Formats: sequence, C-alpha cells, structure tokens
Amino acid sequence: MKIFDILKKTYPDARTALNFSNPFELLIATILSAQCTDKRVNEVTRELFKWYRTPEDYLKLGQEELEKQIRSCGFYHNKAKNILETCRILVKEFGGKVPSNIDDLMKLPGVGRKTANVVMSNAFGIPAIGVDTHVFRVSHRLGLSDGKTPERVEEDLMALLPVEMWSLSHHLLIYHGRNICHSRKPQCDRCPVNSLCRYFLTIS
DNA sequence: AACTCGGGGCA
DNA sequence: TGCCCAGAGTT
Repeated sequence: MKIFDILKKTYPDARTALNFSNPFELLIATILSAQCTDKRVNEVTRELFKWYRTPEDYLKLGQEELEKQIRSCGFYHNKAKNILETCRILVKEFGGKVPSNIDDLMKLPGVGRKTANVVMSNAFGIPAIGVDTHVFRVSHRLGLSDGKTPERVEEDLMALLPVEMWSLSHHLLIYHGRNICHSRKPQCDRCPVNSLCRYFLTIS
C-alpha cells in the first residue's frame, strides 16, 4: 500500500511513545494513558515503576496511595480501582502474568480493545492494530475506512494490509496524526500523503 | 450512540 | 477561559 510506504519513509523511527517491553509495565502504562498525554504517563510511570513492578506490589500499595501516585493522569479514581482489580485477576487467574490473547486481556477492567491490542503487539509481538483516536481519525481522512466504530476501522485496516504491517501501521498512523493530521487543523500543506488523501481532495 | 469519568498543559 | 489529551464502562 503506497500510503504506508510513504509514511514508513517519512517516519522511519515511528515507535510507541509508551516504550515498555515488559508486558505488565506496558499494561499499567497503557491503562493510564486513556485521555492523558503520553508525556505525563511516562513521567508518572518512571517514578512508579521504581518501586512497584508486580501485581503483588500494587495490591500492597492499595487504592488511596495508588490514586496519589497517578493523580496527574486524570480519571485517577477509576484508573486506580481498575489497576488494582486487574492485579487481583492477574494473580488469581493468570499466575501473576499478563495474558497474551485479546479475550483474556479484555476481561481485565480498564483494558478495552485498544489497550489489549497494544499490549499484544508491543509486548508479545502478536500482530494487532490498536485503534485510538488518531488511528480512527487518520484512517477516515485517508479513506482507508468508513467504519463507525474502532472495531470496524480495525477490521478494514487488517483487510487492507499484510499481517506483518499491522503493528507498524498503528504507530505510523498515530505518528502522522500527531505530527500532521491533527484533529482540528490538519497541516495538509505539508502532508507527505496529501495526494493520496480523500479528505485533502474534498477541501482542495 | 451518547454520556461520564478529570487533572494538567497550552493558546 | 476553553480546548484537548496513545479510552473504557455504563446506560
């Protein structure tokens, strides 16, 4: 697919901003990342992971103290509650390990389809496309999908791309969304794929 | 499909 | 001040 060839050349270092290879740490960081900048998640987790590295560590920490630690990420009450319940399930049902399939991951509170896919692809190397707001918006603009839900966009992208491109396409579309294809004011004049973009066609 | 959960950065 | 941020859960 030509669009992704260009994006790959344009963003040769596109990779996750939540750069954790440890599945458990990536899971926690990704739960925290909901409606929060990756910059702040990295700040909070850099401190958090110094002291708390396993599900047992968080269960010992407790709700109130965890809320304080993650407060600046927003939605801290729900996130703390979800993280602790997730840790309980990990200990009780998965031997303290993070499962690597989407069904088990999505049973964890605080883990939706996007987070589950990110954990699978970034921590376990399983081809998957996490559809966040960037991927959703950019895919629609480019004309890669007309899906009304993230799941439909995910299906369209998977049908469009070879399996070995799934994980990378997630990073490329996010990178592009953050750098050029902004929600409000997309920088179409300096977009490397504007000649292939459906949205650019409608406005020019 | 619409709504709520929210602190913090930035214009 | 107002808008936005690598979403998920509930109704």
